[in-house]
Amino acid sequence: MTGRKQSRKRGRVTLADVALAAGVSPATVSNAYNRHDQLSAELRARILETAHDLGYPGPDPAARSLRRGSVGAVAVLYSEYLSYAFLDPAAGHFLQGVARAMDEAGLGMLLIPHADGRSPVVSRAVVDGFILRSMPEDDAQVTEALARGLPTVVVDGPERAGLPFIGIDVEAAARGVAKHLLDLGHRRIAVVSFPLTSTPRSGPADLDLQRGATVRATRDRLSGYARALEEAGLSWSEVPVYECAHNSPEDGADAARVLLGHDPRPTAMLAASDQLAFGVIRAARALGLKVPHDLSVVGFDDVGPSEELGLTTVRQSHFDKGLQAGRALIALMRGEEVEPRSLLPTELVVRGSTARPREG
Amino acid sequence: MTGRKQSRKRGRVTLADVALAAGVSPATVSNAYNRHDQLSAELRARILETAHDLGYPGPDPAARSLRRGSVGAVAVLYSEYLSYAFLDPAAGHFLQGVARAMDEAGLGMLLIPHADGRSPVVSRAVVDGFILRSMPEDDAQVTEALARGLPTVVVDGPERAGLPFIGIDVEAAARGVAKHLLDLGHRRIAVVSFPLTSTPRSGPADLDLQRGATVRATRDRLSGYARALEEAGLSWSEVPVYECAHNSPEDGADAARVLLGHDPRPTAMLAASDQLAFGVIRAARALGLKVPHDLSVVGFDDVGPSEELGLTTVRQSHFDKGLQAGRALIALMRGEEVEPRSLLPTELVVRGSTARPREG
DNA sequence: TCACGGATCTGAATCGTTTCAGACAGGATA
DNA sequence: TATCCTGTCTGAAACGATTCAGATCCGTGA
Repeated sequence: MTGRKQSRKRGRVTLADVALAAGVSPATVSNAYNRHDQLSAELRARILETAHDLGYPGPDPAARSLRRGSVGAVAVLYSEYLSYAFLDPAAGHFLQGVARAMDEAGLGMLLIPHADGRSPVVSRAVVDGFILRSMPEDDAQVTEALARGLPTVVVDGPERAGLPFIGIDVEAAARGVAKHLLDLGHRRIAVVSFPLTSTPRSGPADLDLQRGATVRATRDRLSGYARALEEAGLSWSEVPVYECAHNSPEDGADAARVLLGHDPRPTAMLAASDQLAFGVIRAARALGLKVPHDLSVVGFDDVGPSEELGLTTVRQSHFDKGLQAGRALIALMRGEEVEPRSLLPTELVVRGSTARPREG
Repeated sequence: MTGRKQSRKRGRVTLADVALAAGVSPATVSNAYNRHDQLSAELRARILETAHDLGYPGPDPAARSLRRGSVGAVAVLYSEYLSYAFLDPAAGHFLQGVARAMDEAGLGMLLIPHADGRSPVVSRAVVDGFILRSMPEDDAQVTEALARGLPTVVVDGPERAGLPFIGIDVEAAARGVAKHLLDLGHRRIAVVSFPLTSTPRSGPADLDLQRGATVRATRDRLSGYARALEEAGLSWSEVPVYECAHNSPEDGADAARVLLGHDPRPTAMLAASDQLAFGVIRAARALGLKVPHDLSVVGFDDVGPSEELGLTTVRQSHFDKGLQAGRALIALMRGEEVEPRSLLPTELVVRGSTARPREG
């Protein structure tokens, strides 16, 4: 193959050129590419050969999409500041799941990282549908995506009437893991939270800030924790909550250092994710504290090295979420019926990072 | 004028409908969206309002792309079987880098996982350019991508005349890390390798298999190791090389279990990636061996928990690779000059997972 | 007064496919 | 023989936008 690189933008070889050279109609060339049964095998072979000789790159995808009305790709909108994109194993599993679904259907996936404010990418994305994952409730990009009027599936929020929703019962799961600590006898508990707003910020978060949390999954974690603690007779307003700018072990460690400086020191820590929990454990150890002897730690997600590290956490399958979201979107695009709301199971996984408090 | 209009065929509101409703020409509506300076602010406001009232979702991206000749997105082709997609932190950092570059330019990125054989996704992807990352030398998808004749940048291979290449000097780096082990006095060294072909397979790999490695980066690692060992007077053909089906800690552990069963037992292990090295360490510990006392282990990449685990490895910045690749592609798409070949630095990072062999 | 230039807006030609309703043979069917 | 298929191939109309060369209007400077 003598594939000479031709950067002639204008002088592109089109389907019509191939038709002319092969002495057939454009319709036939199109059929040669798309509907093999519409012409004889010999003619098809001849056309394909002519096309190859001319250096025809095949039907132009944009023109094809315009005429057919479909593109063969879906967009995934994810909030960078929550998932810390590709570096968060939870996001990785999720995308892996979506990718599998797209693979099954021969579709591509366009990734669109969250940007604060409008972005030309969302309104100009050449796609057939959207998957929204853990986006803020009131977000310019979400609004733009919805304005496109394309089939859309929501994962973990924001829930919207008419859009299929896939997620877990975050509040119940959060309540469960908090209850686990309470049952062990912990009473001085601190919380390491996801970012609460779109503006990255680290620091203590009062009730107002907590209530203003823009991402659904974040709010529900906090309210689940709160419910468990209040049910145990504790006052949530006195529980220290620390907001992390990013969902990373580093930020979790920073939070832990601050929270462990409180007097009296917390005996247990609720981290909104395993990523944050890893940081908490790291910081605790650096301070000479034994986990779980001096400090119990729980996470959320059950991803990455949480098994190796013996982290007590809430298991959920991000892969399944992605897979189901992908399949639901594909069904939606095909005009099929889709379950309007499906909740995946979660499970409390008790490992070695939690124990009765020392004094208990 | 054409009084007969069946524009509701797909139930879609088009730019023409808005023009009609607003009493202006389609050209003006288009200008309202794209060239704000071509009409008065009042008219623009009125048009946008009309559009909103009609539920017009904005210019159709496919039509826009067709007419403009550009799309506003690039495709990233990555080999699933090498990077294990999103779960490999190296791939994550890389994509993060690409995403940053795309963000700078307001472009989207379409991810296309490697599939063996042709895939409709590559030839139908509505994009302006391609980034190829660590793809097999002779691959159907690569061929298809190149056939598109779009601006293309290659990362880590396959190198092709005319395509900008971004990578590292893999062979030199591999030789360096192997030499580190030799300098410490190791003579019984085993190798844990990436998959060698597109067909997932785990098991010992003889010289023929090694030479047939389809991915450039894999071949170069092996040849770098080989060169160092032979320079030290060892015979490469006697060095056990174990191929892993996937680049994961699990596979690395499997490989290590087999290799550690050899008699005499290797005193050091060269892993093609940190991911594999993590598995090696895990397996060694499970067998009651102390790292580095009983077994020295080195990795490649310096990602994930390699610092925590004290892994001696080769540092390279996957993020920078992605960023540079993204920027190079954007420059290419703009018709600017691009460095035809740029090698990023690597650095041997010596940590606690390597030491002199016991007997030494 | 008059040509001139700038600000606005429009008409009509594309962009490169796909699709649908035929057209045309030639063989099978009745 | 007349009719009906069936398999191949074609003509021409969309698909929904952008663009570019004008056309119009109007204030200005000479």
